[in-house]
Amino acid sequence: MSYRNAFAALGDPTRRKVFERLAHGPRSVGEIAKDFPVSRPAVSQHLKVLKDAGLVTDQAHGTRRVYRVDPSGLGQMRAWLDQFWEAALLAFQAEVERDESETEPGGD
Amino acid sequence: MSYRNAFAALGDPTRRKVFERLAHGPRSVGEIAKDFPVSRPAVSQHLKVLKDAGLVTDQAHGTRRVYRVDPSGLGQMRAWLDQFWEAALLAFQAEVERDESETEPGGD
DNA sequence: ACTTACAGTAAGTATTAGCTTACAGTCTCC
DNA sequence: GGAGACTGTAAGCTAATACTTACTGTAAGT
Repeated sequence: MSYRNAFAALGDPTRRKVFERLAHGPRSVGEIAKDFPVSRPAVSQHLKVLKDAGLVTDQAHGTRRVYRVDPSGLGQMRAWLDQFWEAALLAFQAEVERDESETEPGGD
Repeated sequence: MSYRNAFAALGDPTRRKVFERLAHGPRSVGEIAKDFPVSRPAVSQHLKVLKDAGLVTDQAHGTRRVYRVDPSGLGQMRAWLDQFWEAALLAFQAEVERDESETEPGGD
């Protein structure tokens, strides 16, 4: 639904690796499961979490279900990060300036 | 130690709010705890996780311990996101081109 | 030195979450 | 329409985790 679930979704190592695999191209559930040490249902559950977080989309091809990365989910995370990246830099800058005005009250 | 822990750290709602609060300026543990519905030790534990993830740093001022955002942690997350943002766009583009070559094999 | 304030740690608990196996459902091919 | 392939869901178990209270430790003020 938003970046909130996205962070939690990518917090799990296995789930993040599944996502990274999908970032290189769409794949079916079975194909992904073959490359991981967990069972196929586990992969299916991970994909559900990623889907709910807006990070992937699925499309049915016969009985196969192909998953691919949803760029919009990544975009929301980037927006959040940029927002607090700016805030952090501003806070850091303001802090430095405050320190300078304290150590050099009159400019010397 | 890297972006890996950072995603998990920001996955928890309370911990993410603590981080967001710090992004607006450095604060002590007690000051943060006053603004949250959880106990002070809980905030302290959250700050430890954020610190281990490289998202915040701490500095002692007397008995008070002031926490502030560590931009390098955010930077690593941004790098990871940008990397897979590019990969996702490339995969998406390659997919579109493949679709076009299938629907229009001879170029019309 | 004693008291007070501030913060980290330990121990314990309850909820969450990731994993498994078993089952149900859908599409294709014969 | 029956068999096989592919996937989602349910139920259950175990491990992780977020929270609490109690305590330990350190620095400042009197």
